[in-house]
Amino acid sequence: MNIERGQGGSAAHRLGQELLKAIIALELPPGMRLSEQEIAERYGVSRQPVREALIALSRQRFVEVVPQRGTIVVKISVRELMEARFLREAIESAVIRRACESFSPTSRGRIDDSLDAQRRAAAKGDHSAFRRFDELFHVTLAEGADCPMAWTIVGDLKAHMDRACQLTLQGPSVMQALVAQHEQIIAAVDARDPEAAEAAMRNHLTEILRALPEAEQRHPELFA
Amino acid sequence: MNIERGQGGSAAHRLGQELLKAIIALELPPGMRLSEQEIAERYGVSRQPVREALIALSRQRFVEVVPQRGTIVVKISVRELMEARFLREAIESAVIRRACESFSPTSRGRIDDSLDAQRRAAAKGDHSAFRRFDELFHVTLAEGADCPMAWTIVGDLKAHMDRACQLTLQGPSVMQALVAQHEQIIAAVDARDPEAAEAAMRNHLTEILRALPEAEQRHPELFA
DNA sequence: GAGTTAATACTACCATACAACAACATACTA
DNA sequence: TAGTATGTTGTTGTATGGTAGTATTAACTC
Repeated sequence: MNIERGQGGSAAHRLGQELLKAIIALELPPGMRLSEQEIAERYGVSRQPVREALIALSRQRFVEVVPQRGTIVVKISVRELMEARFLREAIESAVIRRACESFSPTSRGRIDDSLDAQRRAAAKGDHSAFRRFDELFHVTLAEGADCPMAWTIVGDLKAHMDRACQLTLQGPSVMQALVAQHEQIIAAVDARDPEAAEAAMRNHLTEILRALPEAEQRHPELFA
Repeated sequence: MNIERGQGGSAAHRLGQELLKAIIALELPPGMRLSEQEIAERYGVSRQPVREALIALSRQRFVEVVPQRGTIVVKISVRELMEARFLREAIESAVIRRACESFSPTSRGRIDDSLDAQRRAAAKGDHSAFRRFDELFHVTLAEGADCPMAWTIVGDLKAHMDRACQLTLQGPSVMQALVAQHEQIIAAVDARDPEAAEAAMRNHLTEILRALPEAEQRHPELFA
């Protein structure tokens, strides 16, 4: 399976995206041992771009490189996920308050687009698409609040949370509930009500990991 | 100037630390054009570890690597620094509130140690040492509040702010003022007063960049 | 002389080869 | 048999050569 050449940046970058997607989708399960050589052959490139992609992933704490030993996909840690939620709450609640003060009109339009797309994905039960438009919602919030850098941080935290959420097999009903929470958040922004907006955001982020302890009991081998 | 071999991890990692230090100290000024080849010769290693170090630095947005063109030290952006301050405020104010609920006793001891060291560095006017112990103060706060991940984020943001602060030539009096702010923060934590602690933290972070506009006027070529 | 084109020099990027090191299996010894 | 020494294998880390692409510069045309 050769990776496409001549599009979307360097091979190392594309490979990093591919691996990240696979890790979040749990196709590369937590604890799995990776080998630069093996990945290189699998994707039809040399070891060097693989190595660079793994370095980037290790900075995001999705893999751990042990010198002269090997590279493994990091296991899911409830402890770290709770901390990630805490930090997301701190950042995104601040961002949403800022959004209540001023929000870019063009971003506001994109929010509606993403909500529509979320509803369609939820109805179809398409997890991959839902995740994509969920991400679009949060990144657009950050941009509209004139805080694009927030997404560079929240994106990483969200990716870890999304990976864990893959274990909870969320059906359409759960996804529709998430969309409703998104609607609640943006409604509070429209009403310029920072208290309500922050409360809605904190509630949203709290709900997401609610099913995590159950998932840990079902798949203990994937947790640290 | 060969880089030391056989200590502190891989050559790429050590080189990354060296380059980061040089960038923050403005020895590699914003806008400077870097070359893998040149750095490799300068530090007596091959181009590969240099490349890997630059990739890590580009993820921290300290350098920007333009494909097939070159690599440059990113210029200072007031816009981004203000955003970094906003995000640090969001994170560290949440952390300090958490610290008021529970704080590790052993971390509390290390806080005092770092404060002592800060006072000594401030008295001597040693910027490099002060920065090191200032960093120790904030990382210990995060650890003590059971939020070590917060530092992995705040550390990056702080590094950017520290680079800009190199332009403001802070004398001993400024450093002593910063120490006083630190003391105020930890005093509020000791008193278990989250409101006061958050207020002290926000004040601290606001003060840091106060002299930035003046610095921009003095060194416009270093800014984006 | 202004604009255009070709040659040149530089860059990051990728592939390959080699070195350093750790873990494991195996043979050997007391 | 228990313990030790040693060779083998597999891993990441480093060095080097070659490629594709871009900017610059020089030569050339009008």
